[in-house]
Parts: sequence; C-alpha cells; structure tokens
Amino acid sequence: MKSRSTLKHIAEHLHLSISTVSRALSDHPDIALHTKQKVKELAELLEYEPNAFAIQLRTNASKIIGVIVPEISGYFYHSFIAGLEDEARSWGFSLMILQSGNDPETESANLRLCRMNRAAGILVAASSGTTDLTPFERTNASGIPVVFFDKVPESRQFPKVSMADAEAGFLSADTLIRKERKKILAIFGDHVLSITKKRLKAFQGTFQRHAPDTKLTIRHARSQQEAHQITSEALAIEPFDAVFAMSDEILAGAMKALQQHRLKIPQDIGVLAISTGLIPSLYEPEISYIETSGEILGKRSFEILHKCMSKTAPKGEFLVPSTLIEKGSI
Amino acid sequence: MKSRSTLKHIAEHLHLSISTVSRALSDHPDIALHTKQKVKELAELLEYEPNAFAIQLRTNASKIIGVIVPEISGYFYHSFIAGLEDEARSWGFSLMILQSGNDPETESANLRLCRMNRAAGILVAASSGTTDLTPFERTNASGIPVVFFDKVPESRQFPKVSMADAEAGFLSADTLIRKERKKILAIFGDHVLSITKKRLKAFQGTFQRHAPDTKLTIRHARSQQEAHQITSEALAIEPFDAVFAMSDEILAGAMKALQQHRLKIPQDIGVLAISTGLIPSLYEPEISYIETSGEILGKRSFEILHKCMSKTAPKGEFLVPSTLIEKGSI
DNA sequence: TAAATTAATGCAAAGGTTTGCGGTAATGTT
DNA sequence: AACATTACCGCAAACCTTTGCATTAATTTA
Repeated sequence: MKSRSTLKHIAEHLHLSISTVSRALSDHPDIALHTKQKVKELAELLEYEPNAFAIQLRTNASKIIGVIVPEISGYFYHSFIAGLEDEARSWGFSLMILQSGNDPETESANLRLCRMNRAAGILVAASSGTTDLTPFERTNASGIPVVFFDKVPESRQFPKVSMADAEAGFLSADTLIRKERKKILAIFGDHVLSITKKRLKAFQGTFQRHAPDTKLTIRHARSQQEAHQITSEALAIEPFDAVFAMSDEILAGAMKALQQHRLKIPQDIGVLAISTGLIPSLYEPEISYIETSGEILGKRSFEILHKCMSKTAPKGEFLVPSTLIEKGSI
Repeated sequence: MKSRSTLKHIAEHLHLSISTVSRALSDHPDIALHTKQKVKELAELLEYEPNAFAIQLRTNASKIIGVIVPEISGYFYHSFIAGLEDEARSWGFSLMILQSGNDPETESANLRLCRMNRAAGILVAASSGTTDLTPFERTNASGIPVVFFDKVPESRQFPKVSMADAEAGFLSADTLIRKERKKILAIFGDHVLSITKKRLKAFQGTFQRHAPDTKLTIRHARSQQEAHQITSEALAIEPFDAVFAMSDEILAGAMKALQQHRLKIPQDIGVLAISTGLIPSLYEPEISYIETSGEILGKRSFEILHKCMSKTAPKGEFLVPSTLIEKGSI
C-alpha cells in the first residue's frame, strides 16, 4: 500500500508553498510559467491524484449525481442508465445508483444517502407507493436539485422529464388507422398508472376523431402473464386484424399468445407496440413499434438536471418525443 | 438553501464541546447517558446529517464501490448490477457505475475516478481490448482491492469471479444427450473469447466421452445477426433435431431463423441455450436453458470483494454454478 | 484524611485542499 | 529619486469530523 502523494509532498520537494502548487496545477494566472511546468512535471512523476474528499469538503460539492429507480433490471431503466451515464461522464459527473425496490422507506433512505454524499443532483423515478413528497422537498430545500423522470408525481413543484405518452398514444392510433386496421385488440397497463391513462386517452381520442367506425377492444394487463392470458382469451372468442401492446412487457405476453395460435404476422394479424426496441427485434418478422428510447430519456434528463444545478431552474414537464419504427409487422 | 447543521452547531446550542457531541452520537461509553439523550434529541430536531466528505477525509475511506463494465445495457450486466446493488446496500455500500464502452482508455480513466474517490473496492468486467493490466495493478497497490468478474483476464494476480463456464458447457451437452438428440447445430460466440473456449471445450468433451456418435455442427457467431444468418443457412442445407445457443444474443438470432423456417418447438426441433432467463421466457413454448444468473454473480462478486476489503485477500477464481431450467423446448 | 480510582468532558491536531489577502522584489513612471 | 505598478508567491483560515491525551470533579480505597 504505497502512500499517495499530496500537494504537500510536491511543495516540499520543490521548496514551494502548498498554495503555489495548488494554483500551478489549476493554471492560475498568478503563477510563473516555469514554475507551473516544474510543478506539473513532478506531479506527473509522483503520480499525484487530487484527494476528492478534501476537495469536496472544501467546496462542499461533489461531481456525483444520485439516481434512484425502482429497479435496475426490467425492460426500461437499464437503457436509461446507460444513456445517462454516457452523458454524465462527458460532463465529468459520475453516477451513484440506488434501487428503491418500489418501497418508499428505502426510497427515502436512498435520498438520505444522496444528501450525505452531497450529490450534485438527484434523478428519481418514483416508486409506485410514493405519495409523500416531503422528503424530496427537504432535499431540494437543502440545495440539491431533484428532478423526476419516467414515473413522475403530479406535483408541479419539481421539474419532470418523461416520455411523450400522449404523443405515443396518438402515433399508435394513427399508425393503425393508416394501415386500415378495423378490428383491434389493444392491451394497456394497469389503469391506475398515469402513463396508462395518458396513452389510452390519446389512443382512444384519435380513433374517435379519425376512424370512429373502428372496432376497438381495450384490455388491461398488469404483467406479462396477464397479457398472455388476456390475448389468448380474446383470440379464442373472435378474430382481430391487429394487436396493440402498450409496453414491452405486454408485447412479450401478447406475442406468446399469437405464437400459440400460430398466427402469421402480418398476414393473419398485425402487431404494433410502444417499446424501447429490444424486445421487438427478437421476433421474426421484427415488430414495428413506437420508440420510447431509454437512452434519449437518460440524456435529456441529465440536461434538465444540469440546468437545475447551474442556475436556471426550469420548472414544468419536459417530454421526449417518440417516433414510429417500421419493421413490417403491420 | 438552508445551511446544514454540523456538530459545531449542536455543541454550541448545548454548551458542549464538539468532541463530546461526536462521541455522544456514536454511543461512546465515556459519555453520560443524559448527555447522550440531549444530544440525540437536538440532532434529530436540527436534522443533523453527518458530512460524508469530512468523515471520508478523516478516515480516508468511503463506502462506495466502483463498478466498471463495458456497457450497462445488453443482456447481462444490468441484472448483475441489480444483484450487486441489492447486496451492497445491505452492507451499507453504494455503487458508482462507470461504462468503459469497450475502450481501454476510458477504462483506465474510470479507474482513476475510482482512485480519486477512494472507492472501498472496485469490480471490473474487462473490456475486450484490455491487455495491459498495469493500471489495475497500480490501483491495487494503492490499497484499493480490484476484483474481476465475468470478463476476467488470464492473470492469476487478481481474484476473479465468473460463471462456471465449463460446468455450463458440460450441463448443456449432458442435457442434449439425455434428450437423445443426435444431430445438433451448436452456435457459440467469438472463439477468441475465453468464455467461448471454456464452454466449447466442455461441451465437445462431454459428447466425445458419452455420445461420440452424435453429429455435431459447431458454428461461431459474433452477433445476433450473424447467429440468425448462420442458423438460416445451416437449416437450409440439412435438418437438425436440436439447436444449442451459447448465449442470449445467439439464442435471439437463432430463434428468428427457426421462426422463419416455421419449425415447431419441440416437435420439429429442440432448443437449448445458456442464458440469464429473460429471453427464453419470451417465446412460446418457453426455451429451456442453463441458467447463468447475473443477480447471483453480482451477489457473489460483492462477497469476494468484501473479503478483500476486510483483510483476507482470497486469490484465485471463484465460480458461480449454473443449473438447468426445463421449460419444454427440448 | 490522603491517595488512588473512576467518570465525564474538553483540547488540539490531523486529514488535503482552496482562496482571500498580504508581502516582497523587480520593473516602470514621473 | 521617489513613487506607483506589476509579477509572483506564501500565510493562514476554513471546510467537518475523529481521536489520543489531558483535565477536572466526584467517588472509592487504604
């Protein structure tokens, strides 16, 4: 365990003061050029690495941003984190990842951790059980900006960034209409989720306005299994010319049913989903989908948070647009 | 931005010294009971939260462990991280996540970041281009234990934890033999990867010993697309009674080909894979697989690293066993 | 009763860095 | 020659906590 070199070591070797060394390394104009050179050389030689703790203590700020998500695994958050990390790194920030496991207790414990580590900012996807926002308010009040993403609360108090759910709903309906589907099985998620409400509302609204004669069968599923079962049952009763899945999870369940029923895509039935893109690429033919990119959401979230950290605290909700990716399943 | 309370604030309010307050909060036996109570009460009231920076500077150690992976997304690492976070949190550690993007440069920059933040330990899945281990050695020498996982280098110098690849290879072959498959298309990954070598060797060895008459067609694919293409071509030439995929990526590609050829599973052809479990669950019927759990690898990795951090530095390679999960695709 | 022990608290240093301000010498200006 | 300016550099405080040692008062022991 070799002891690390500090400013002091360099200063002593060069018969300079610590402050001069510090300033030399940060290119302060007060320091003579040849002094800077000597200092930098020796720093290199001694493998000097600044002690982040000391800096953070002194400046009372870190280059770490906290990320709190219900779970890392699953269909969505890992791609979000990947995008976020990419963007954050390019700005010199690192990520501290915390899972809440959908438990408000753990969530606020995680929040506390972020405060203790003086995170530069916090990004949180609220767990489903979160109703009390005061822990977040307190964190915000203590000077650490909090930005919600994906699973955002109703409150207008915090900046929020999420997928353009209404747009995705509209785009889905629009695509189905353009493809002239007349008898559609549409499976959405749990109807208490705001994401479901928004997507569903736009979806239905679009049909009412532009193709009111379409026969629409709306169902709700809370899991892959449920989606599987619902699709299976629906197909057993009557034929459809298209299936729409609101999410990857639902798509996965629905596809199983279609495969069981030996339906050919797109000849027998068309398929469309709102998805992040991984799952649709697994089938043959690949499934057309409305893309809601976790990567892009991650990058955008960082941007918003970054603004909050600097000065201008943008309020309100920011939406990441979604686009249709055609793969031939409809 | 309300200013945070410190030990000093509490001390002044109570006309005590900072040291007494510090000790009271950590239940030092020297401090009188009633003093402790008063201190704790006020701390609660003032919402005192220890300044992690100061503690870390003082003790020169953090409760952060660095995780360096080629990419967070993809089929494997996110589940690893999920498992790791779970275990780490229960021990009071947090995760700092860094992506190397398979670039040795970024990798050692990330390593530097970990050093600057005095990570308690580092877990790294080597990027494919990594040949020079000196950055890791330097980090280790400076007192931060480094443990490799999944993508591990040859060197015996570092503790390593990875999937039991040989076992998985054996188990795969054994299953295929027990199911009496005689004409098998087996697709493996890039043959420069050690993971491929190990799995392939055990796979072939098992057949040679226990079912030397089996007709084995071995192919290598470096991507999902390649696996798709290879499978398609192979199936066009001759029929097989089973397909084996060494990884999720390859399974996804192979399945596409099977679907295109309208082969019924398991009647027309059996399917077996080595997988983390998500992808196999997407098909109907679900695909049987040899499980290589990212979650478990994550937990196990933490254990090993934890030992390294305390005292006993276990050297050598640790293997996470794999088991057969039968789903009826073979 | 004097000495020794115990209980409770305070002092001060250390950990590494940043930064406002003060100091010194050399150069430039009248 | 007296003064103002400039170019460099150092002092010391501050950030907050932990911890070895000293200090004081109260209690016990011989």
